[in-house]
Amino acid sequence: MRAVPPPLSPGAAILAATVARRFYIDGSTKSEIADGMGLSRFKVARLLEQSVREGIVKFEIATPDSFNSELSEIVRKRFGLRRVVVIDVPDEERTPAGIRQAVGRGAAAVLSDLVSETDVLGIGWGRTLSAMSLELTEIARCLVVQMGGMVGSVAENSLELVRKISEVGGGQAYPLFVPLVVQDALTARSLAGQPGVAAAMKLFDSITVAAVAVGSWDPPDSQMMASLPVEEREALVGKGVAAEVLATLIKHDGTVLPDLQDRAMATGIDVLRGIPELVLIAGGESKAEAVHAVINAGLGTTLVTDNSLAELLRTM
Amino acid sequence: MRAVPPPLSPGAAILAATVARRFYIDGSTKSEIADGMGLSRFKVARLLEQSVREGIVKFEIATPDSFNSELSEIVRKRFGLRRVVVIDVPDEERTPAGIRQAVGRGAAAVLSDLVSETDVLGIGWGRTLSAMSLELTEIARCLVVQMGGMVGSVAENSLELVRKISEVGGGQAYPLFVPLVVQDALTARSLAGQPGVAAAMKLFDSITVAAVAVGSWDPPDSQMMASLPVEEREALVGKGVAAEVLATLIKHDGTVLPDLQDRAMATGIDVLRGIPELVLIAGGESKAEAVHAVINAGLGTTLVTDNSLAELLRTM
DNA sequence: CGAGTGCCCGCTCATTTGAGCGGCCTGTTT
DNA sequence: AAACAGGCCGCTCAAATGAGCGGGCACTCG
Repeated sequence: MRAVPPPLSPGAAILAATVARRFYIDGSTKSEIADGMGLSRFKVARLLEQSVREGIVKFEIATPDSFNSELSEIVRKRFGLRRVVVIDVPDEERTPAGIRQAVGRGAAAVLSDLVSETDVLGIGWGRTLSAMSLELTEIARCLVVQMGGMVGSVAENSLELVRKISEVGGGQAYPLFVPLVVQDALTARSLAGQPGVAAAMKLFDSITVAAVAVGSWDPPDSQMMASLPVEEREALVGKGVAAEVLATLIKHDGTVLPDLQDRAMATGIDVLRGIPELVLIAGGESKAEAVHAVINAGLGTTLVTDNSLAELLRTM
Repeated sequence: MRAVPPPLSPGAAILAATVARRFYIDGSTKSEIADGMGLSRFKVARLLEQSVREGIVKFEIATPDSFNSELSEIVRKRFGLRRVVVIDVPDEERTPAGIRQAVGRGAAAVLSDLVSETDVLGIGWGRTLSAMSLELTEIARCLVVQMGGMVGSVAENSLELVRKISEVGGGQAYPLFVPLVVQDALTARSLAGQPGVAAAMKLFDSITVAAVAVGSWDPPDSQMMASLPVEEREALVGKGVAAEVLATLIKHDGTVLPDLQDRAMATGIDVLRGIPELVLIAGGESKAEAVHAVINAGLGTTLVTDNSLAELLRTM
């Protein structure tokens, strides 16, 4: 990729520039240009190809805010996702909280124009999602369903999140007043039978758009992991857990660990896989491995992240 | 035309930027993008239109040297010409000689890639054409025909021009060893019968590409005008002559004055009109009126000029 | 509440464009 | 001089695209 490939004769360059201007700036069709200039339309097409190739025309995409469209597209292609939004976080803001805020803002933007009134919006939990909810200023008046029980601090758990988001849009909220992980399968089934809980869980299969965070187990960067009993946590780490999405645990190679499944009050792997638009939200280098694992598990149609994570991901 | 039209929602802007990147930079088709992103191809098309309209994508045409593609296109459209090449001349070079050199270089570039071996190249005369011949480094090996007899200084008359140009390309030259304007029609006819002269003039109808300068009579900027007897010159000026192309005189309104026709050893108006590619070459503010008149007369398919003349012309 | 209005969407159909092919011309090698 | 390679051109045919249309939907005003 040289900066100035072949010099190109001055006359040819003038011709190419003229054609390029007429096509890209004036919006004439190639046939029009061809007729007007006494060339064949094939010649015009070849001149345009050449202009692009030789850098006579340059396309400049004014990326709003800190959206990094180039890196986004690289990562998108690399993993075949439907959409990737990489937010550039300047070095001076590169703290865990700063990253969460930036990614949260990006996620809010994506979500607010992804969701329409007929959607059923599923919401996970996590600090980045909390940041998102603070940045969310508008969202369609749709059903908002909590996809997993409570974990983490009071201000940041799913319940609060669902409340905030449904408040912004004015749609109905379906909260889950239960813990994310309970003691045993029996308790789980029993809780699932409760009226309010059942109402939310019945909607799981109808979720059309979901926003979930990705938690990392290795390196540890997950509130859910931190809330499990030490011995259980260690046992799971021993099995090679890399990431979590809601209560679904995923190993480095992308396989799903069934361990918590029966005891989790959350959308399981099958439900997640069936969601038409699953937005993964995670930023920071520490979560790169986790995101990689989740994508390898075939989860996620859209990824919202920051440039540090994206840079790691692109080469994975 | 505001710089930043409507703010556009952040999510929509991200979407638009993503689509624009994929289309313009990656070269995907709209259908591919639509499929990949779960949109209709119409939606993608509208996003792209919007991106262009709102300035999310910008096209930058790297115009070689001092070619002003924007002004060129404006003038081209204004007069419906096939091609216009405006050369930007920086203020510090804006002397008559500086303009001639710049325009000459532009004309050389245009000509050398306009002309192919099968063409018959007609050459007028004038100081700008002389400048062109000095800048000409390559041209197809084609027949080079002198379109008008001699006038002006020895170094700059048609004869010398034709010699130089045919020398560069190696094609055969058809010079005209006669004055441009003779005393009377009888002399003209007699000269036209001479072997060498007849050979060149027989080719007039075969000329496929011609490069001619435009001379101005009002204000006076023409070597041919200067070479006529004072009383004749004044009589013609009195008739409203504005411009000359070879020995064809044209009034401000674009009508052709037949006065010199019978006595001129040069391509007449009918021949000029029949030339498939007639390149008009002229620079400098003083020639703006003249060029305007010539174009109004329906002469010229291509114009090579400088920015000062073009700026005047665009509003005429 | 209902008609009117503006907007967004995706359809159809005609036009524009791209991919690939073979012909022709040029310059070079045998 | 013949044969060949490479490059450029414009063709055909299929795919991509644009123009314009009407349906549906939200919002507004009577």
